[in-house]
Amino acid sequence: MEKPRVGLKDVARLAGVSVKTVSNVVNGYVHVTPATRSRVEAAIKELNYRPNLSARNLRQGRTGIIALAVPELDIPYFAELARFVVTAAEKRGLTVLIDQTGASREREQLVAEGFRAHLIDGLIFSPLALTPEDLAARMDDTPMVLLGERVYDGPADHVVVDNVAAAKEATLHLAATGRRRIAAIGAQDDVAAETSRLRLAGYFEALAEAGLPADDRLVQHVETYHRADGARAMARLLDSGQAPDAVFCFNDLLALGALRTLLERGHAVPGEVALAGFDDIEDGRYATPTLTTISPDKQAIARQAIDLLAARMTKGSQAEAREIRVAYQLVIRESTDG
Amino acid sequence: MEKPRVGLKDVARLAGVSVKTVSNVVNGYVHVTPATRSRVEAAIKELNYRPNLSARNLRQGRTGIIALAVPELDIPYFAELARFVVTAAEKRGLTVLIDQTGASREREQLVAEGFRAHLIDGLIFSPLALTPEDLAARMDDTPMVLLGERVYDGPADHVVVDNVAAAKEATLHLAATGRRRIAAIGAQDDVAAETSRLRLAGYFEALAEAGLPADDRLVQHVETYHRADGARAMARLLDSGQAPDAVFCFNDLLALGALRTLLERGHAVPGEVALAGFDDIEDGRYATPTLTTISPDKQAIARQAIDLLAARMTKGSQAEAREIRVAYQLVIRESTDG
DNA sequence: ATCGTTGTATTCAACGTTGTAAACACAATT
DNA sequence: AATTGTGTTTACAACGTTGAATACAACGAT
Repeated sequence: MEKPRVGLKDVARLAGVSVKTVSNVVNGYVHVTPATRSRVEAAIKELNYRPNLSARNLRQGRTGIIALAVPELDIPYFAELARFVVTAAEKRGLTVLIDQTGASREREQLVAEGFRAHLIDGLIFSPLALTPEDLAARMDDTPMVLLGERVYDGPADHVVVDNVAAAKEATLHLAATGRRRIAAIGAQDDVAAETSRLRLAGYFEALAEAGLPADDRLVQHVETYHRADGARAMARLLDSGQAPDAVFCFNDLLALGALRTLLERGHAVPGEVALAGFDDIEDGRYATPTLTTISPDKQAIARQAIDLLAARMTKGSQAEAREIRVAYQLVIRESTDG
Repeated sequence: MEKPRVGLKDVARLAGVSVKTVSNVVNGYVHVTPATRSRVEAAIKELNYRPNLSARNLRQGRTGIIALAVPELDIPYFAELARFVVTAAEKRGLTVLIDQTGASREREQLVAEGFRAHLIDGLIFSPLALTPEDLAARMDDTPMVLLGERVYDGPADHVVVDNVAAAKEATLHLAATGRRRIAAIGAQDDVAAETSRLRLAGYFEALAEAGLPADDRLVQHVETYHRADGARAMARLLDSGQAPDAVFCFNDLLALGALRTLLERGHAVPGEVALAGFDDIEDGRYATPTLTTISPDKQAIARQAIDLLAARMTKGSQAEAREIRVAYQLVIRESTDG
């Protein structure tokens, strides 16, 4: 069984017409006699012909594929987002190729640099470790939309949520429930960690506004944003002798990790310690207690990203870079309101 | 800013050599003078040349892209699996394009049918709703590897875990902790639901072996395998007046949903009801109580799938269809062993 | 009868790449 | 000096597709 590759040529021969006519039928060109059309269609069916996308793409200079570059697929937030992006892209006839950067700066540079150039028509990129300089150094001119943080003055379109305001709102909510020693889990040392920086800023703003003292010992740094990091950070807080009565975690995974540690050690949540997260992943809605969190409108993020990208793919790159702010919502659940 | 597409031609002109020589340099052909090589490399750099993959693919008849078709990306099991597949593929220089079928038979037929033909060199497919007949009717000859269940006598390679044995082991474990009324959540009516069928069979085998009566009222059917389905099914069990003292859920999401319902209603886990799942997703390791589960070796699944696929891509499709059985492990955690 | 006009089908070239085969330069051998 | 060999480079064709230009009918209007 070799590969008897079927091409327009073969269909044409069988149907007794020219290659171009077959091409016309395939592409739904109007001026084709019903008779010819059905003859061609029969031949297509008989040979089980499929257009060769590589050839078509080569000819047209477009592939119909866009890439979605995210840190990790098994971080639920990105998985959920990916789902929305794929769905939104589909509606525009675009196929999504997913790239995992593993949050490594190297891989992210590679992506920005356009190592998939010519394979993709556009890029939706959710960078974690990339610096504004990296981004500015970008040579490739594939249309790109950035998700997540606002990278200072970038030349690219952005879809963002107001991280500072959202983090502030979450922290203020904790304060409003009467908590006085509100910890934060999720600070990062890396200068490129915009997410962390912005949410930390919101946290401090909220403390100030609530008239609570900022205590550095209550701010826990983490390597990554996984459950394990949250669990360890919570353990450190409890062991420090400065146990907080509330914790704002910079994402839901950290919060779920922290929750595990708290329950494991017999601390009541929210009785003893209240807990808030960020992202509103499904896990948090089924944890016990259910998790109070900031819920960014993921579907809107995906749709806006695709819209921006589509616009840039057609209109070209001359247009001014746009920044679209997407709504979020504080969702109060049992972990702060038991 | 138009698109001054740079091709081998342009590089060649700048470097003062032929197109083929540039091609040779790009492809690391050995017989190129250091002098020529560096001249070409300089030109490549200056023009920021990137090979056009469409053209290369057209020429070579391969794209280097494989598709991974899964029901939903935001089901953690598939997200985790996808991650392993992407990683394994990368090691072979393959790019993974992820297709979401949404578990709809239509979409799955489309995938099997090869609607991405010519765009992908191979397909790793985790079907949920597809019937063996659908599969047998497949015309497309793109190499394919099936994940998950064993579809009877399929002509394609399979990577499977022994669902019956695993389900049996999990249920037996529940029985071994002294439980007498062991429920099952995850049965499905759909004939195409192989997973459900096999795990249910294992469940019944275990009951028989443990000398426990099979009680149909303890078997809960679900539409899908999400947390919400598990939560609802558990509620039905509790409301039935036939409350079980243990539940084997056909995946971890169902178990987490069930867990939520149990805790919400004040039932102790595992004190009052023990709980076991299937898949070993990360959520289960951080739930409280942590979740006893069947842990299939996902990394092995991914690696084997890629290996099988790669073999079929090179050796052609004449080879006999192979079925590879991957190891699993019963991981006992707090939800059955508090 | 001739001239557009309109609809249908064809020919040709090109997209950017690489395999094949052949050409070329130069050294070692006869 | 002619021959063989070895390494380096090139010309050409082809992969399958489609846009542009063109040919060919058939038709109604002059």
